[in-house]
Amino acid sequence: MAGERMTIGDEVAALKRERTLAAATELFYEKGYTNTTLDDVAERLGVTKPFIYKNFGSKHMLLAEICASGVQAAQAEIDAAIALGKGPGETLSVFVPRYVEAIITTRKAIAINIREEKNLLPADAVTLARLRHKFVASVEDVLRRGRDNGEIEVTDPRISAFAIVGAVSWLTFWYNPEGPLAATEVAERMSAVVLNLLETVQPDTLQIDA
Amino acid sequence: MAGERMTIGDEVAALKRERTLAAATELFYEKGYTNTTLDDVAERLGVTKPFIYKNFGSKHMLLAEICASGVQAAQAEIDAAIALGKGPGETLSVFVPRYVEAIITTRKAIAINIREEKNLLPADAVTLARLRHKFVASVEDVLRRGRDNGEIEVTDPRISAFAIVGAVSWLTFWYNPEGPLAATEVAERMSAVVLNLLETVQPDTLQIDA
DNA sequence: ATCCATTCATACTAACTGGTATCTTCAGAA
DNA sequence: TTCTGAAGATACCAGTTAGTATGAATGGAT
Repeated sequence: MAGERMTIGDEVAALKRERTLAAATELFYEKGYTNTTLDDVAERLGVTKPFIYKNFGSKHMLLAEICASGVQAAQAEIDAAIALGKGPGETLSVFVPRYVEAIITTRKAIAINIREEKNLLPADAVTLARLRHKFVASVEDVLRRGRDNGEIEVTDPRISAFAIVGAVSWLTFWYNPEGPLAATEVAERMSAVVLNLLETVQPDTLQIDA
Repeated sequence: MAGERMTIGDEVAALKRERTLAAATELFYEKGYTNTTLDDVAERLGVTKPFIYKNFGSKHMLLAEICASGVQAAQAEIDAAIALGKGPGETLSVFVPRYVEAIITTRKAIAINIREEKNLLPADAVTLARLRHKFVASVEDVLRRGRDNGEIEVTDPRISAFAIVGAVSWLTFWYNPEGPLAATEVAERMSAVVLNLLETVQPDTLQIDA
């Protein structure tokens, strides 16, 4: 299976799933999970309910997939920054701005992730908790290594990791793309604030990619 | 009406409301708003549904009251700190630790506040948005005054205000009173991190009350 | 002791919605 | 043109629950 060429049928199925996820993300974000009916999602897609059940087993699966996608985007950024193989200070300088931009991009999925946790099936809630834990642990680990080699001044790496994740995640509740600040500006300023929180020894290494 | 002595009847009514709110807060926090039935709340109180409807008009009113209480606790802390009449730097040094402790104390109401926003009636959602906006504006205002008189180094007071509120609010999702860190320890460390974020000119004025 | 009013339990309804059984339609093959 | 099979629309069901009408019971006042 893996590695085989994708057939047209597979591509069609993937497209349907993608569109369904996008519509559900919009609606769950706007109205909340329980206030959104599957008829609402179907209507926005211009189809009817059985269309959704063909591609997703249930409303719960839709939610689980959206919730997981939010954390995975953040995890991808910390993994990519670590994979550069630089020191902890530079790793963070690369990670934070990218993380902020990733949160802004996927803010609706992130908001759903935060808000709708209690509407997940128990098994999906466990999966999500593991993903979140892994992400925070990744950040904490970089902070700890930075403290140990003297690049970062931090008392409690875990507390600081939570502070960073909280400050950035909070963007999902106030950032408005229609507002006066463009995403890149917000990313730049928020990154400066967050990195400042860490008192990195080389504060001039802040990197913002345009 | 206002200022009159409270009758026994009033006190009884207040007690019933308080207990009902406490039970609802527990359940909404554990299971989520929509997954909690009023029969659940009544059962935990050892009564039945009509008891609740006597004191609260509806399930929505219960939610609205819980959501508002979370923000009001935080607003009370910034108001109290400002009322001391000290400079912005010291105001923040007083505010932040108290704010952290307030969030820990009222964390369940805060979590509900964040998660269940979309389940509020439109009018209640507007009220909540105003309360939130006022709170952030209060923090932002102190930061701006601190920047203007040179006590605080901050580029964008609004962004920094959101960063502070986000970092602290996030406690509601990870702080565990059964965990290794006592509330006062967490408050102390989180306060240090947050105040460090501001590069106050007098970083040695951090005040933690035991 | 009796009466009365308020409080709350019992029992019910009406509305909603996730999920599904059935039928229709349409694209492509022969 | 006809056949076939799958995708999706129609129509429906079953379970849930916010909210309420009615009646019982309790506790205070006289």
